[in-house]
Amino acid sequence: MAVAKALTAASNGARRGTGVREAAAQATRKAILKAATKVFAKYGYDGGSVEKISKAAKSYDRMIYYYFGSKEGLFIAVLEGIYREMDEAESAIQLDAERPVETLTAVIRFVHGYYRKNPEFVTLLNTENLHKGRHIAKSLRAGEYSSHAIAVIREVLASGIAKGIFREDVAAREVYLLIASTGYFYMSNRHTLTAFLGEPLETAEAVKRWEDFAVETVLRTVSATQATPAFNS
Amino acid sequence: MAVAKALTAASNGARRGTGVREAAAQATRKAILKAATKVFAKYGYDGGSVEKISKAAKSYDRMIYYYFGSKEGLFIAVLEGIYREMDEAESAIQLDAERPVETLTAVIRFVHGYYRKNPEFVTLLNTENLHKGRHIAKSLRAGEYSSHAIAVIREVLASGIAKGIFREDVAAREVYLLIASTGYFYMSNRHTLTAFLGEPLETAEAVKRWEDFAVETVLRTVSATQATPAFNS
Amino acid sequence: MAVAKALTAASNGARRGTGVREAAAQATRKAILKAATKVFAKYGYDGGSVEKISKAAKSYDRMIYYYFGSKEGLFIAVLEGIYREMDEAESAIQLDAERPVETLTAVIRFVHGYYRKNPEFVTLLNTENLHKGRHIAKSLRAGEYSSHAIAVIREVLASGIAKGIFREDVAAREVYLLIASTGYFYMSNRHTLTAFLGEPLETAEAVKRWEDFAVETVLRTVSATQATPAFNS
Amino acid sequence: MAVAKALTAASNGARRGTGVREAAAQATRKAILKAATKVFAKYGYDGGSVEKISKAAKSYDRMIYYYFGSKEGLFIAVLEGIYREMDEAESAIQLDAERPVETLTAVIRFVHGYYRKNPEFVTLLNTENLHKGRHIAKSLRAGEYSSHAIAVIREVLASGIAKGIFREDVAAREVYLLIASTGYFYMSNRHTLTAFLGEPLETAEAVKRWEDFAVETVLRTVSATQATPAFNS
DNA sequence: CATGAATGAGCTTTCATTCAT
DNA sequence: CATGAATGAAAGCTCATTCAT
Repeated sequence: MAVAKALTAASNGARRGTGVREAAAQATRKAILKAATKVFAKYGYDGGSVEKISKAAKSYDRMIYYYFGSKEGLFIAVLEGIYREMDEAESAIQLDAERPVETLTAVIRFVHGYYRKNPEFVTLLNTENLHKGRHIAKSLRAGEYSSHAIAVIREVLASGIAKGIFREDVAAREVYLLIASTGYFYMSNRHTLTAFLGEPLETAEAVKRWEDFAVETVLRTVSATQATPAFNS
Repeated sequence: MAVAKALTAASNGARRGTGVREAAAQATRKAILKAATKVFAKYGYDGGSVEKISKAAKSYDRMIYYYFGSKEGLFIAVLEGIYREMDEAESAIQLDAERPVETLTAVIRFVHGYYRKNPEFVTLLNTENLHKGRHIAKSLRAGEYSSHAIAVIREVLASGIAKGIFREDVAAREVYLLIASTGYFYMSNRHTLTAFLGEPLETAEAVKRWEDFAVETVLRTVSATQATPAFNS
Repeated sequence: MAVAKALTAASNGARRGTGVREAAAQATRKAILKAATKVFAKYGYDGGSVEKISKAAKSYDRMIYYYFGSKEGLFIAVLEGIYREMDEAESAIQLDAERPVETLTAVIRFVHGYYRKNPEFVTLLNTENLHKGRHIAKSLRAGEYSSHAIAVIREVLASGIAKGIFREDVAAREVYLLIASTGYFYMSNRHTLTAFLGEPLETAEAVKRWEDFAVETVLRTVSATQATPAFNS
Repeated sequence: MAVAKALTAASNGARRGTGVREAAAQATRKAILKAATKVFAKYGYDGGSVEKISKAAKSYDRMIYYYFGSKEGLFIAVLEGIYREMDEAESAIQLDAERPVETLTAVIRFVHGYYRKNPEFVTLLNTENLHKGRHIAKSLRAGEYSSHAIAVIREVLASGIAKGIFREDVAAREVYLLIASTGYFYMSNRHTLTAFLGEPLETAEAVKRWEDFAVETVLRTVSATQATPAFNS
């Protein structure tokens, strides 16, 4: 209930928006959203208190309820925000069907780079998964996002198959998940991995080595020029 | 309840008096640790309240401080526990140097299976990473764990190279990370992925497809019989 | 700022709401401060619980943190309050340089009377000394208080010396400490002294006897007409 | 009830006392009493927790209840202990009736010195006065202590009067209180006084100046060779 | 629209004390 | 006698949320 109201209020605000007062109001809303993104990313949902957020936004607790209805509503708005931003960023990926290997490589590097440059995205998704995705399920906009990256992969695979350099029996979904896995896990788990492996993962060198390895892995997997060694299931 | 059970067990085995009390005490400690593992996995560190834990353990808040000093101390003990369990589980992996492909496949299936059967492990590591690994850094036992899996991979790679079926230029570390990435990410992010992809990931079929894909990917990556397609960095 | 707002509201005829709310807020703050003074004086710092205070103030625990940040902050505010009150009370002491004996006597009777009428002052200072003065050290206002009493003593001594009735070699600081000692100790330790001496100290007669003795002692000490008996150090 | 039991247990322990086990038990009791004296002096009654004491005594909470019945019983034992120690120390004061000035001076220096060397005594009495002397009132031994100092003062005054050097109209009780006031207050309130006066009280020089001033003051007050200046009550 | 006071439940932690061997 | 596990109340403090202008 509170969530629905908040969403309505938010979209109303976004639609009207011309007056000076309106602009100030939108600035407040944005400041809260930005602060909330940071705070939730740093402390998680439970650890990120309403007070921390309102203070970081240089606003007041009350404003969070005014604009987002509840803490939950604010968190949903944050999730929507990071998904929308990723969506926008992905739409910058250029598809060159004539050069499938290069384009696929570019997709891999983009995804890895995106996670690396947006650690908040990673942390927030982890937090949302801790809560079994129940916030994003409540979002009215959740369905709006369709990964541009998967679409590009699909086309690149088709193009590569047509050229005889890619296998026919690999789904874009699997390739996307492989790319996301390698990029996401490395970022998400870097702290425990550092402790566990006993060596740093965040040096420029280590990062490059891993990204190159991921590119290699994906390309080998989609390549047509080799049969997979037999294995028993 | 737990105490009564422990008492029964103790009087059946050892007859001495001290053993009984000791056993009861250990039972309490264990019950708290077990409850904490569940609660922290379900609600995260901040969301997992001391009261929830003590109630789940059918004990008292005070006992948590008696045995673990603080909430943080308890969380550290939980992390140590899940690491130790994984360590023990991994030591069951059988190495057959004569059949590197099969052994590597077994490792992949083991790791994927472990994450699948121990979702708490995944959630707890995510929680710890949210906190930048500061709890495991405080653990005195953190250094004790050495992945049996990595050791097996290292030997398998060497054996495969000797046989001429594996590449020489792949490190065990990278292969381990690739296996862990694919297994971990799929579990960790299943809720947001389900919402995002619009299709379930937890059906037996979907799980099998992904695991097979991971096996294929790893084997292709370490295989000697194919050159990686050229790519530009 | 708050004061200015309140004044504006008042001059507008107190019809508007802000002044009322502001006043109510100040009333809450004052009620807490007053209750805290009583409770801390009665139970000490550790014994004076936040709940006791908030209940006595007919407010809520939360409000203490809202207005004073912490229990310690509240205690500091209490100390500042009692010091300020003493400061104000002392400024009522009239200096008559022409009659140094009478003025000094008045100072002594004032100080003794102040301790007697404000047992909370005594208890709170004892509590603060138990904590090695670490709260008052944190106060930003601690330096603001300058004893009017010492200033009066200083002038009275000078005047008495000029008249040839007081000694030249006695410092105002020592005289002040002597006055404070006799007044403070009698109040502060009355309970253990009663048990120890086996006779009551709080009867009007006993109080008068002690105060007269103190006056006599101080006057004899500053008097010029007698040499101190020789003593060996 | 608990208090009475504890006292009984304690005196029983003290009476029997020969066996090895007995000696060990007495050592435990003493260690607890000593630790409690320190802890209560440092943190007050409420701030001094049973756990802090048992840890400082390298014993267990349970032992405190065994030997002293309750926290209150232990505090009473502590008070009895410091009174007894003071009693013992005072009995070392030598009375020389032939030299009343010197003896009185010695008493003053002793009392001031005792407070200075036993700050715990001062703090504990303050704590007990905060509680309105209700613990010492419960003590069965409270009546046993009779100040040797007052007795000495009484005799010294008589002797001085006989010699014509001391006034006839001064009671030993008042002189004792004057001595105690000056010594006690200076120690008890040194922390707030330091903050208030803006100068240190604990340097050797400051201490000596104050003690000399106290000696002078007492001697002038008891001296026969001067009439007190007239004052109005 | 913005502001800040108010509210009561809940948090982690510590308390004095007792039970059981 | 000593040990240490158990207990429940209460401590200081923070929480998300609402009220009142």
